[in-house]
Amino acid sequence: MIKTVVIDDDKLVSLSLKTILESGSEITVAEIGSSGSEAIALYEKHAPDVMLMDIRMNDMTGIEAGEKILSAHPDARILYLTTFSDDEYIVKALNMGAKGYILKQDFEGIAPAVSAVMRGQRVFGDEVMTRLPELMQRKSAFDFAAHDISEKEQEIIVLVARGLSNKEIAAQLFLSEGTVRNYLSSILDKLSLRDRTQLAVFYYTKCSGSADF
Amino acid sequence: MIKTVVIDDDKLVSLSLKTILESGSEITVAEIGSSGSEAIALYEKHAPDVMLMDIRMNDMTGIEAGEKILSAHPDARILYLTTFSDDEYIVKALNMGAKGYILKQDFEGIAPAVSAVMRGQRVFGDEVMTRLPELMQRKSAFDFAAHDISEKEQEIIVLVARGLSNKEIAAQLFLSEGTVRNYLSSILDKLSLRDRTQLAVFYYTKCSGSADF
DNA sequence: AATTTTATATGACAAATGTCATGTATCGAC
DNA sequence: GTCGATACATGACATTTGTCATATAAAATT
Repeated sequence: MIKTVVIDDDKLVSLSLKTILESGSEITVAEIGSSGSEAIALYEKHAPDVMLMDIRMNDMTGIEAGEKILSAHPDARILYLTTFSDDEYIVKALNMGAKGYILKQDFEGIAPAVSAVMRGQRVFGDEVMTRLPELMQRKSAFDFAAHDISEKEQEIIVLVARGLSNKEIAAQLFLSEGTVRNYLSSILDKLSLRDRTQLAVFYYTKCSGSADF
Repeated sequence: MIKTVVIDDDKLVSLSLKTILESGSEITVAEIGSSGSEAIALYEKHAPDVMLMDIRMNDMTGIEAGEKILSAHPDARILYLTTFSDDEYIVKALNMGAKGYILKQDFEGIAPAVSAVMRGQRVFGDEVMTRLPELMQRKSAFDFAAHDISEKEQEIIVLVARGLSNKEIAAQLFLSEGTVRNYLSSILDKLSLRDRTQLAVFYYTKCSGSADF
């Protein structure tokens, strides 16, 4: 028997979920809650095998609640439910160590998902998974401001990361080649890099995705 | 009732799988096969709801077989089994549209995985999923062979893409700096690039991921 | 054994790169 | 109006880079 706790803002949803989950003989819903803080409390109270939780709720996002639970119980199995792929959260949930992320519309799929999660698998809705590659790309945007990188410097970074030479960059931005060099020099200094190649590497590994390209 | 076909090189494995899957009352194994070509034939013959397939087999990789099946039946549900995370294949399988990728050691997890897949979810073993973020970065591997890029040249590409100077690369590979330059020169020529920075850009956008890093 | 390939190395050279000190014009603050 | 900041530019310099022609020894072919 798999013991679960269901958390959803909308009572109607959580009750339907309870019904669905308990319609088989494998799953029980120990209790249902409707907020992030309740999620934490109920996890402590029941120590469920699997916790099903809505991603977006009033007081706290499901992510935050999940983080708290996981920091106290690293082996907690949290399965997120979402109405319609809330893109932003998918990657976070994944990195956080959530065991799954599925659409709640998908009634039939939920019970099997719970039991797969119980057995150590991770489960993702088809649509969710499909978007994943693209979401994954977007790395954590690098905080240029924190490093005193000006607008113009950022433009230059982007062009360097496109493989342009100083001369080409100069032409593109209507600057003299010398000026471009000066900018570049200051960029390298600020980021503690040695040359344009390292800057390109930096761009593709640490930052990326903020602006164009 | 979920109809499945199981494909595994090792008869022992496929028979055990059959037993496990059929121990519940939800899944039947219509037939078992042991090669990529058989996979295709058996898919045609039974049109199973879910096909469980080993990743590495004699005649053909599970990936190839899967590709063929999916091109003929885009909605086929293929669930890959792997002995121990064969990293290289994970991303391919995912992009290809496989419904899951789980460890076969994980007996208990397999049946729930099959039923979750049947319901439209995608299922991944915990270990598999954990590696995913890092594997994802690595774009579709570039075909070095097609461009006459030698082993040594590839090593150099990787180091350039790490931001090392010629001198550093030379030290790393126990070559003279001049030799490194020569290699690099020939690489640039073969790939029609102009300088090391463009090579790094190339590495992060077009190829990447074949070797280390 | 003779020959070709392969892997490595050199040296010479031009171009690109990065650094630095300095110069000039504009613009806003005081 | 002066002062200081900002944005752009220069020139000089050392280094690094990329290209090319050539060399050598070992390994593979013949």
